[in-house]
Amino acid sequence: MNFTLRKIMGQRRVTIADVADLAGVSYQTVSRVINGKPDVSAATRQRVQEIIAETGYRPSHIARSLVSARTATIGLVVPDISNPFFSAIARGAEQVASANKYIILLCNTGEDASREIEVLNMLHERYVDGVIVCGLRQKEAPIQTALAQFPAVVLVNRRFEEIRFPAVLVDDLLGGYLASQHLLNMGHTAIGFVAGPITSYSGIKRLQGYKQALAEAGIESQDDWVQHCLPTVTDGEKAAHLLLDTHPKLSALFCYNDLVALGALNYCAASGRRVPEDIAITGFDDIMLASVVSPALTTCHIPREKLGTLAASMLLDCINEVVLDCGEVRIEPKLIVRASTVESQVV
Amino acid sequence: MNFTLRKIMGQRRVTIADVADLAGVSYQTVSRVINGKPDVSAATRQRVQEIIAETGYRPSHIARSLVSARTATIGLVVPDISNPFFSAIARGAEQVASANKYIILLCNTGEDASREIEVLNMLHERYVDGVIVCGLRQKEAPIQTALAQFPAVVLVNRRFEEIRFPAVLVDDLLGGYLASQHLLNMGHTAIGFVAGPITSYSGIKRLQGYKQALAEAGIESQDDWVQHCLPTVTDGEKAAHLLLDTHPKLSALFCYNDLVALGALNYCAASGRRVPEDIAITGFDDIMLASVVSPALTTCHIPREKLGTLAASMLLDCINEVVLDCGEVRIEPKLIVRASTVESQVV
DNA sequence: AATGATTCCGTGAACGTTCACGTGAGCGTT
DNA sequence: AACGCTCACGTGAACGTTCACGGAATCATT
Repeated sequence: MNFTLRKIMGQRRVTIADVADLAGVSYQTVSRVINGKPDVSAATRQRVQEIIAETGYRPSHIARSLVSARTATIGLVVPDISNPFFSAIARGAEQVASANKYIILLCNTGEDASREIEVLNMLHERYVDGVIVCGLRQKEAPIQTALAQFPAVVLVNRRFEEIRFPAVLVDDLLGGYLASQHLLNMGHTAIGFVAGPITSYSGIKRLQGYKQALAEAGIESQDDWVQHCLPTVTDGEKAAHLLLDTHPKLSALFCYNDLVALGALNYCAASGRRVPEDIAITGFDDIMLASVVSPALTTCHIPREKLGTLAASMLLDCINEVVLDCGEVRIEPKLIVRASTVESQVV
Repeated sequence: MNFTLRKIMGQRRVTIADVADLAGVSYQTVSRVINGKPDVSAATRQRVQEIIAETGYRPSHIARSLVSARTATIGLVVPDISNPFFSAIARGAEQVASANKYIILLCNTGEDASREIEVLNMLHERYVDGVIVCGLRQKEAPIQTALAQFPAVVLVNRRFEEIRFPAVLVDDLLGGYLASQHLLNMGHTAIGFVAGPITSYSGIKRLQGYKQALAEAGIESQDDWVQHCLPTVTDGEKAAHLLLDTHPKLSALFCYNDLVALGALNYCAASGRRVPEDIAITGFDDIMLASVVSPALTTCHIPREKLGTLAASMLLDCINEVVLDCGEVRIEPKLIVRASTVESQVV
């Protein structure tokens, strides 16, 4: 490492011009070497490569992005990355992304609808090539224009009636229907719904499925059998408390997701109710917790990681215009019956 | 929206020059408006702002980064984002980052040590202002130079003996000691250790704690009481199987983390062993699952989200040179005793 | 009336790349 | 000997910003 080299390093970052100077060639030649292009003699190529190795030079992705207008970056917007549902999606998406030399910008909205537009604007400023947006809470109008800015968009677990974005959807209506029907089959007639966030698209669809199942069984569903809450354990516990206090006759609870269901289980334990003898409980998503809690949760299985890989590969298809219209993929949830709804169920 | 405007939009992205043209000013004036700088008349300022609103113009973060040599981006490297331990860290880090107008690039190494250098180089090319690296698996030498490239680094759950990087550490030795001591106190003398990845720093430290506790109790620890595995449920199950098959006399298993412990529980259930009567089991981390599984897991509690917020704020301090040396923060794990080690324990 | 200060705005260069050219040396062909 | 071709390499411009200037008005001051 000669003096010139030492002088360059440690101060600023090594640039293509530094490498060019050290190698005694123009920056264009270095560029050709980096990108494996022709029109460089073997001797020069090798010398440049040596200098690159010596200096630890790495081309600036920033500068490249500026000229190519592509960042090889995709934005991932989730309500809560620590929720196992979304972290599994993130893992799936990351895997597909990195396999295609893309990288993921992670945005957590913290279940705060107003942050959604905020982070989308941030991502737009950063010229991401596309975004995967999970479980949007925000109402229609403003978010749509925010989404329309992007070269490519894939929604997960949300769709709009008017504008169709490519989306990976769970058939939540079916899921809600299956879960409710199962409770009805078990002989329950007064079934509460611990719904998730009131703005959750999934929640609305599951509510529809729930109502449909009840209607088919000739049961008039009551609006105050439905209690909204944040999709967390503690909030689920509170919601179950509220619901069972005001409606002691409820003999079953259909819960928005497994975390909420766990909250409900906790409240039942605390209030001396036996599950499933006194109260039957179902969840949604089938996160690992569901099979492990006692009693094990009846729930709807969702292939979470697959949602992520699907969303990412659809997004990449859109970005690279492999297909012009990615459309919507709908995934069927599968009811998993466990001990929380069936007495002496052998799992 | 006039013709010129319509012509500009829809083709390329709106740039500062477009706004300048439409407003009949120079790009510098627009720049002043964007950045809220003086030397712009009220009238001009307003007109520019109107054009910005009309066109939906957003400044290019790429171009800004190129001139400022700052990206307001930090890299987060984790072995597995779907592992609740790391997703909680991610949430904490994201929260601090976004509160400071930083954004996170997520990299999942999939427990693959060779990918660590790869993703670090990617992050370096992208000029991140700093990196948070969790649970490094790679051995010393090559990774250190990869890390040294960055303006700022914070390690989580790993440290090097020779080069000191700022780090957020769990006192794993203490944790391993506490867990093992607890098992000894319960009367166990033959205690296996279902260790995590052989290259895990945490695993090595917990092993030391385990050995120390055994030594103090006058028990000679045997190397083949230790079985390495990936930190997943399925691998934990396999490891427990192997360990209990070859050493039937083991009456307790100290597990690398709660996921592995769950695997061990599963194997015990499958092989007809009662927990804790036949085998006592402890985990590590205290993820939600631990308190919920049956029997509930004795484990070491780690404030996971706090690890993330701590790491991120340390990193930002380094980046902004608030402090010159962030040093190391060591967090004490807390033993949580539950039913998996104590008969008829009331939780 | 000339000077200075202030207000407002524009120009040139730079950040680190890539792309589209241009050019000189060497060689073979007629 | 003049021509064209290939090879190897360099130059200028562009990407979209910000920074450091410079300069033309306007107004008050001496």
